[in-house]
Amino acid sequence: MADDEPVRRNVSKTARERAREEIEAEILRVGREHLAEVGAAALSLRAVARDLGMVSSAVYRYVANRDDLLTRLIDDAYNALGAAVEDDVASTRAADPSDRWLSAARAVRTWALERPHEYALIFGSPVPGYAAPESTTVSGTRTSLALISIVRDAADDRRLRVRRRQEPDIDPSLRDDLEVLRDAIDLEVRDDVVVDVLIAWSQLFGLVSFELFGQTRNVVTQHAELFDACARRQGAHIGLS
Amino acid sequence: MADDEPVRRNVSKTARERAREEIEAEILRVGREHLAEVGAAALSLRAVARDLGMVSSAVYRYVANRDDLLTRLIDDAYNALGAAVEDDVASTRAADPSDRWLSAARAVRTWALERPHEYALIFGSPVPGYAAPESTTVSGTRTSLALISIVRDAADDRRLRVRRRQEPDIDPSLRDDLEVLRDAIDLEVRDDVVVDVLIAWSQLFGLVSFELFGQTRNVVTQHAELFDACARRQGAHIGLS
DNA sequence: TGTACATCAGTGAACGCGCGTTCACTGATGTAC
DNA sequence: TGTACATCAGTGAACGCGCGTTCACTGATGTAC
Repeated sequence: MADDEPVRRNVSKTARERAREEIEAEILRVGREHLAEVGAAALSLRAVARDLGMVSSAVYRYVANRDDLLTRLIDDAYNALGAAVEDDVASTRAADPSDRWLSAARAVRTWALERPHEYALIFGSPVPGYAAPESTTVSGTRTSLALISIVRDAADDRRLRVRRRQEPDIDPSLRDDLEVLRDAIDLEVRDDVVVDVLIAWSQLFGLVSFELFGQTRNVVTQHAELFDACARRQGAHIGLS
Repeated sequence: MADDEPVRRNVSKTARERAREEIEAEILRVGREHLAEVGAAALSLRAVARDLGMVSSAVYRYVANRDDLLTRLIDDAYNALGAAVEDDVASTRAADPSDRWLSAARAVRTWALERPHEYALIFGSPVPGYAAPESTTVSGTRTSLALISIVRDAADDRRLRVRRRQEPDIDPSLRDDLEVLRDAIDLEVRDDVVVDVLIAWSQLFGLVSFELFGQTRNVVTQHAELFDACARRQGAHIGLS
């Protein structure tokens, strides 16, 4: 097959290819905008086309169908959040583990506050009638892996405090899950530390979701400060020093 | 006005009134079913009417409009979850505080697993174009108050362990929030305990949301066991013994 | 108990709307000789 | 460099669909005398 063509074309793209890439990006951009205004369930190809000054059928040259557009937006959102957290984690390599965790947690929250509908798209209730394809699983794990790398770095640097005694409340049937998880994330620590990381992870996103979805409305006004306090405790519970 | 009439009618209702109540309940029941199938955004009055064998305009005798139906379903969901947790909390009055917390947490999870779409309706991403009216705030707090009552009971029974030293990481600007919160829930404990309760609360729902919305897919298989382990730690972190 | 009027549940047609998707087409861009 | 053909972006009309909501109506139920 003509497998060598793309290589040449990356160097000197034709006008058509350039136009295509630009319009594809435009479609995603407007898709994101609409997402922010009407939500995922009401996202409409026709409306996106209208905003771009195209006729509705024209977007089908770029996007297979509505679900395809949703999938790309989801993938984009996962990647954007993942990149933001990865950047933050990389930028704090020299800092104390507990400060790194706080900083990364803040990066998650900041990103979510800036792009609430994209956050809702990936962490909110599933879009009815839409099944996320497998393709999103890779981009979906970037954020988690970045957070975990803080713990791994801390362990490597011997800055991970471990409680004296193994706590007895971990169900034996969980050990398999934890084993798989430990392998997947390449984190050689005791079971209860893995549980603590899982706890911190779910609490981090639980808190962001509460704030974003209005569950703490009428309860909390200083969200940033509460978030920081919680994030610090998460780090402490994991054992980061 | 004829303000005394309802009293008499509660004793002997007319056939019309009975029919009205039944059909109103039917509409809510079918509304819940549809919610479970298509989600809140796609909930349709016409579809509900169809399922009931009514003509679409007839449901307007019972429901002002689509948003009104959504509001009632939301209120129902909050109340159902609140009642489930209240019942659980009442039934464990004699048990150890830490066991009570675990039991109540399980009640939340069980309810959510049984009625995932109702859970999504109240704890998922907001329904686009729908603004929850103030009326739902009362029903929305029942669950939280029930959980908090466990902590209050523990405090009353002197079974709330308090860490020796006040942790220094609570931002002063948070104290106002915590003060208001403490008054609202009538829980006389130190600031850091209130923060711990907030943490446990958000983590509890964060974990349930993760499980329900598929965030832990491919990561966790033994959800019940992980949940229990997390809930136990929540109780421990609050200081319940 | 019987009649006259008022209330109200349910009907069916209609309004205007926006949606996803298909299809035959025109005209511009790219490629091979 | 110039021409002939192939590719592909965008057009515009059309399909069938379901939605929320209104409205004038019929007929059953309830109420006052």
